[in-house]
Amino acid sequence: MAIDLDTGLLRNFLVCTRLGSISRAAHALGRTQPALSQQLRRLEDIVGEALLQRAATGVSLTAAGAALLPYAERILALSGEALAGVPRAKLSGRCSVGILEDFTGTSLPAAFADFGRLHPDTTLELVALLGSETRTALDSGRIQLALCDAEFLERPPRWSVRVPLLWAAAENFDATIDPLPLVMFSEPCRWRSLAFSALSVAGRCWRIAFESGSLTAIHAAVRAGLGVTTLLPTAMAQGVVSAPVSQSLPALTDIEIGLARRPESEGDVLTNAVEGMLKQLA
Amino acid sequence: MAIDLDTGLLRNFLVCTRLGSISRAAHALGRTQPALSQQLRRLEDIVGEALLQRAATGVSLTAAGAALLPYAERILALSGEALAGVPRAKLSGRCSVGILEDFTGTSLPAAFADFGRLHPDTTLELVALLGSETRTALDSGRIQLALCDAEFLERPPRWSVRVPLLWAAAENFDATIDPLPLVMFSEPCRWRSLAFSALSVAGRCWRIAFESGSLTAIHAAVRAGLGVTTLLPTAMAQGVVSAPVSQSLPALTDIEIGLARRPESEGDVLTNAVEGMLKQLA
DNA sequence: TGCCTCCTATAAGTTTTCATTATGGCCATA
DNA sequence: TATGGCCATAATGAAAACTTATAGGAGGCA
Repeated sequence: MAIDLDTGLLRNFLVCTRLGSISRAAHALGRTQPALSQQLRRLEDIVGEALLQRAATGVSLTAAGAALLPYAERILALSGEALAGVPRAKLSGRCSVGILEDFTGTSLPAAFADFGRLHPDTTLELVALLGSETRTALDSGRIQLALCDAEFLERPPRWSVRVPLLWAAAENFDATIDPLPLVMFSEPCRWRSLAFSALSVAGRCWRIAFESGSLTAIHAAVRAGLGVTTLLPTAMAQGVVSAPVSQSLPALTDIEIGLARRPESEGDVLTNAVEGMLKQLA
Repeated sequence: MAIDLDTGLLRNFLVCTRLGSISRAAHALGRTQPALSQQLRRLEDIVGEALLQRAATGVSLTAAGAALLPYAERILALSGEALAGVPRAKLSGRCSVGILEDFTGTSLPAAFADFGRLHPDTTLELVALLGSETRTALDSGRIQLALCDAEFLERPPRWSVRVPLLWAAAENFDATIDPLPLVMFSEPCRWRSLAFSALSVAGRCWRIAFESGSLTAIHAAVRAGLGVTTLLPTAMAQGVVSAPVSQSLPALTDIEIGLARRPESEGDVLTNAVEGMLKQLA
């Protein structure tokens, strides 16, 4: 028998009671409804009592659930306090990280700012690079860490995440136009060829409608309806939305985003901390 | 980033500090040392600080670890309180469970007694049965639940656990004797044939040295050195120990222990609760 | 110094767990 | 009755966690 109540399960339970519905809670937690339904049942199995009364209109607390709720809140609060209460080592020094422009629109810059506020003696630098520039920047010591397409790295990455490459277009863009107008990064861009070959395999014609080396320009061109492009999910923007795979837009392969580290920085405490932060964000 | 500290990880951390060694803690928790080593690192990744100072003599707390420790204790204590504090539904009625004699030596009878103490209005009955008797007992309503070899059940079990079938012998018993003397349950016992065929495949000769329908008698015969037998891990006893697989004792197949439930008891609250208890014990 | 033992970390492979898609049932509202 | 929202279950596939095997480092002792 499980001795301890899992905090993850308690968190789910809490959100379900707050929102009054498993479906809504699932959406809020970024899960599907069946997943949450199962987890909830797992918690009930551990406790040995039904915690939520299911109905067609949503869920409500049972007596056992009402009794558990304050414990859940207290445990989760303590967990948060614990994380905040642990003394952090004093960090100092300088660390530069190279990233793809695609990641500049994410929570990554904000996380870097938070880190800097927490450790005033450090200087963190975020450098937007092309994948092809990464190796040189690492070798020269310009950056200590790099997050980019694993294909561009010299050796296997220390760790990596798979990210889908998506078609992006303006809302209501008609992707059936033939030949398909493409908005693309200028060479060297590895993802260009991925798009081209996917289109070839699907027997689809295309033409380059616009080309630029800047993500902002790409965004603007797509937003203006000049054509479709391929982007990472993190690079979508206002007025530029992911277009579903269909007859006219073939599926694209996933991209492996890997982390590389300058060997000379091995053992550096600040670099360790920054790498840990990146891994948690990924 | 993980928002919550997992109670399982905190429990491991706590045990490591108490015992001063990852290896000892792993043994105490019924895990292997690498598993615990990894979990500990996972916790440190979440917290973002080293919690334990590793040394050749064991582990000791770092400053961050010392800060986290009281939180860990408090969270785990709250978790226990929560489980104890949830009001239990008043249960009443009668429930009989059929089990193999092999399980009478486990914590199962004690758990049944605890359950009865917690729910004074209930009558629980534990019936030791042969696998072959299970179906009749269920059909007649003699029992509502049964835990036995899945092969004996009419339909697929509601759930099951795989358990290894082991060779059992007296300590220092010489298993190289030829032909191998066997102590066996009388027919009908499905495991007899499993043992026989395993020996045949290994080209090993055997003879039946003792035969009985009672587990106690089997234990006594094995303890006296009359021969070896096959038992579930839960059926080992004083003076009867598991004999490792070797040249003279071939590997045996696993047994699938399944739970069957009388269809008429579907929806019965007490039977639900007892089934839940059995599942947690399994 | 050399050997032995006890400890921890890492790697590779396998099993288990978890989440997703797909589907069906139930209740309320129109 | 039809329709939409909500929950449960089943089956598949991906991810996580555990296990075995192995390597490396520090202390105890001849």
